[in-house]
Amino acid sequence: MKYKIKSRIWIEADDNVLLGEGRVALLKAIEETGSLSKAAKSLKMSYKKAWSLIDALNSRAQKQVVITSIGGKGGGGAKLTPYGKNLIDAFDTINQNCWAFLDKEMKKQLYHDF
Amino acid sequence: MKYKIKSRIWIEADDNVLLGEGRVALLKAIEETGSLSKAAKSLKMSYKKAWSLIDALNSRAQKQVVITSIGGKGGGGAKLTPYGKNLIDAFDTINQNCWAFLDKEMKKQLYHDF
DNA sequence: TGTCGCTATATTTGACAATATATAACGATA
DNA sequence: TATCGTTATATATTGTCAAATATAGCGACA
Repeated sequence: MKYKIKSRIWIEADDNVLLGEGRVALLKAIEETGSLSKAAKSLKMSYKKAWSLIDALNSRAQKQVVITSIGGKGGGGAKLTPYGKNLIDAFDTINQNCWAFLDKEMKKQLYHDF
Repeated sequence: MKYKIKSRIWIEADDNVLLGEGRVALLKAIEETGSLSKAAKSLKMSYKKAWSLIDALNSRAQKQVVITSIGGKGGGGAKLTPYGKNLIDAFDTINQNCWAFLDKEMKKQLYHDF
């Protein structure tokens, strides 16, 4: 029997979720596609949900994370601010450190308890 | 603006959840009340859900975690095995270490990114 | 052997979240 | 000014999961 430890981290601002794994994945997809609707499609997420997530993120973060534009050539688009890119990196770093930490913690306990 | 980092950890066996925060809370309540139905009530959880959680836990863990008895004086009851108590302690330890670790990680990033 | 409070299990009901659908607005470009 | 693909927003529908409800079974004990 193989036991695995898993985790999920997120960051809250005023008891509201600011950033979690789902939003980070969405931000990455926006970075790749340059569009909110394409990013949503690539994650098999409804456009509405993607829009809501980004809207909440933009309004709660201390700086704008995603810049959207309506109309014009190509109909519009969405792209990350430099601050947004930093957010992704910071989150990923913490998340990976956390995984590594938990694996170590698990090994400490493994032979006694699980 | 105050940012907080939160986390949730759980342990899987064969891609099924074995133990998470909810089940640990339930185990603690069973330890206190000596009864599955009372434990469920104290957590405002339906009996059915509590029973399902414990059933899954017992069948997937390598040793029995909760011992139930039907009928007899008082109608029956439920109590933890020593192994079950170890499980709670191990989980709590890892969980608290994880919180402390994440707080430290967050402080590392805080002034740059969040 | 009847009572009691609990475990064990199935079935129905209901709430809420996720999804789908529809439509308006937008601005560069031709 | 007509077209285009996108953002932005409201509404309707669907699906899923939790909760409520119902009922059977159990064993010590009086």
